[in-house]
Amino acid sequence: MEKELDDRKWTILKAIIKTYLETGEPVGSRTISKFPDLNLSSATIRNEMSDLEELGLILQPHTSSGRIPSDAGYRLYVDRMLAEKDAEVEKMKSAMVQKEAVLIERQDKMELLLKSVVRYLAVNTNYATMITSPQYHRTKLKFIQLSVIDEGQILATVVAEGNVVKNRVIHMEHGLNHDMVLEMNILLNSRLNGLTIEEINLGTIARLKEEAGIHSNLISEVLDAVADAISREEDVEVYTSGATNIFKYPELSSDTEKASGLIGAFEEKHPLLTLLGEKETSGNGIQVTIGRELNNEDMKDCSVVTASYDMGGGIYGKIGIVGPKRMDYDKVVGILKEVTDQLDRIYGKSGSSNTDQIGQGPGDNAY
Amino acid sequence: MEKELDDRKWTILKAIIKTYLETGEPVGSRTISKFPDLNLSSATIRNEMSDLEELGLILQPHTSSGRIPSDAGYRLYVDRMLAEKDAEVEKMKSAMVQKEAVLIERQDKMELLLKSVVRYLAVNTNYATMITSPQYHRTKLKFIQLSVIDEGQILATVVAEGNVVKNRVIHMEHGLNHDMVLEMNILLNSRLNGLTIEEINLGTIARLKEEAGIHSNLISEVLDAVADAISREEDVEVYTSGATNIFKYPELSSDTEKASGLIGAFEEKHPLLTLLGEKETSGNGIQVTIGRELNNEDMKDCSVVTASYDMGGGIYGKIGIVGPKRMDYDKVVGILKEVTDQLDRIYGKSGSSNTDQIGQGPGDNAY
DNA sequence: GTTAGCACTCCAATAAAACGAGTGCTAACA
DNA sequence: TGTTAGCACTCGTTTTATTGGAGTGCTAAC
Repeated sequence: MEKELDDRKWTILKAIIKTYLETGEPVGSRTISKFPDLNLSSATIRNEMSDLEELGLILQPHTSSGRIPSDAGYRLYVDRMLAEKDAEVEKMKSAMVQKEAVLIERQDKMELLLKSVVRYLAVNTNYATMITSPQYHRTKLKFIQLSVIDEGQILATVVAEGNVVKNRVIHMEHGLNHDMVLEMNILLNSRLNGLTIEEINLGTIARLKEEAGIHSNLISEVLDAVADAISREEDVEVYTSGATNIFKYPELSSDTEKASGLIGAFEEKHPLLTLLGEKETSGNGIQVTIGRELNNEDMKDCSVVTASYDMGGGIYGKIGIVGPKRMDYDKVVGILKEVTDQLDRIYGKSGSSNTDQIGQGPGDNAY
Repeated sequence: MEKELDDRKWTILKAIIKTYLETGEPVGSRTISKFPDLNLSSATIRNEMSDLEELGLILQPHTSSGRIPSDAGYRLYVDRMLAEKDAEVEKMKSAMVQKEAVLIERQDKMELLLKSVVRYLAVNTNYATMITSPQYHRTKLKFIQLSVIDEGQILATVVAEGNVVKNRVIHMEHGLNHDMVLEMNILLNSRLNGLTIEEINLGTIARLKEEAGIHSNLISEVLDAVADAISREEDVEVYTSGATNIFKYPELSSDTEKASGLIGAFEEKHPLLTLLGEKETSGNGIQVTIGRELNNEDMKDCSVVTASYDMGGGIYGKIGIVGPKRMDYDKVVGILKEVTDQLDRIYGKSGSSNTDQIGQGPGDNAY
């Protein structure tokens, strides 16, 4: 006969997981029997534990040791917790007061802001954290400015909504004069103005080239460079903080091999992006991925909590927090909610008041 | 009577250090007695070792274990090695052929170049490496371009020698019109053009403000922003790679505490800059700092080799390699020489041919 | 269905023993 | 006087044994 997860089993499972989150040690029946809301002897607990194990929610590291949660156990726990949180939020929404933004005073530069956020998270959670710079696919172009540096080189400055600025030096084969540059300026701005970066695709560029007619060759070069500057994928940066926090959790750091692999993963942009990007945003935008669900041998003992922030105008990015499987999901989800809310509020649609100075990114100063 | 370091002692010291560099284990007299250029019994070696210990060049981790080099021992070894290297280079200079630049094909972006260099070093040395983005104090200004974004905001684009580009959005209290901006453009360019960033100090700015007269208030704001954009210290970036290489050296990683501290140091910009900046460039520009010489408790078991690269036009930066005290100094110095030579040659004065696309840095794309 | 009791398991911590690389010293030798 | 063989001794490392204790599963009684 199939066992099933009744109320009492769920209470016991919660007790086991909560205790394990705190201690990191396998938890035994006696410990649970002392739990306030339960009033059962250790023997009874043992029987229930045996059932929970049969259900695949907990497991024994070795015969006759206490139990630890299995990935499935964590999963259940996290899902129920997230559901609860959502309900809570729903209920509070009406009564919500604009809290003072303690964490983030407006900062002039996106880069600094992101770095400060990621550090804030690392310090307050004691886990390893990361954040991507915003991606701008849906951002609208404000204007393009071409300036002559000298014969043979021109500087293209592209400004988009949110004062996102990109620069690119274009090296020309043929000489050029100011009039031609002026003409191109007008052409570019009249045709591209107001389009989103997504919309300025190869087709648009091709059409522009055709229209250009006479200086076709020359314009072609410029357009290619501008298109390139606008749409570069590799612009995405990932900032990390608190990678060394993993040393605080013996199950991650006692094995040097493992620790090295983990820290190594934090050095590389690509694996981090994979980690953040795999799952699409859904629901309230907070995702928890546990252990082997990550499909990453180095991280099989870790969990990752990801969230998205949305600054409006098509500017959005992702945040990730990496810790041991026994991370304090509750706290992490809470803090992430807080932070993304603040980001959304301060810079986002709702806030509306301001977008100046945003998006200066790694290049308020473009060396 | 004072013992002194005769030829034989030096040979033995070299043998000890070389062996220790390879193995990382204290080396005993018997091992050394088997050395090819030496033809002595272990007993004799023991006597000599005793003398070397008295001279402070080697030491015993505990009674009746083999010897390991002391900081002073390393120092002597490194200094003599560097001297030899210098002589070699001097001798080869005349016969020097322009080697093909295998390592570094011209890359469009400084940031990518630096990242690739620092990774190259990490992979090839197996140590942790870092490199600063260039600093531009002696760089000459090419031009400043102010553009109107909308009423209330203007974009200042500053271009310096080597096509170093910086952007800054300036938020204005008072409205402004195109004519005023045009006027300011002319004023700025006529006065600042050709000056180095060092020369555009507060004095120059103050004088400009005075001359401006009428729109003094408005110009003042713009000038402050431009001055700020030009001279920001915080622009210096540090790229690192291979931090996890330290896990390859048990003396650095066996103690979790220590490993954590070291990796942590690599997460922070500031300590790294301190590490790189403390010593001024001198001689051929390669510096070795050993153990406690670093004045950093976390790094007391490390050595750091630093070098400078000079791309001409006042654009220069630093490279640092961090490893255990028993790092392969010889190899590291060699590789560093190669890399800095290539950087100097490709972009530097001698190369002369080109400086385009340089210095796009973290902000060819200034978000 | 719950609980007390008890034998059993297995990890972790501690202690004891065996090992071995390397030294310092002494005495003999060229 | 410098070099070498020999030997007792030191001290960290590794191996093996011993013990302790937390926790289980099962049985029998309530």
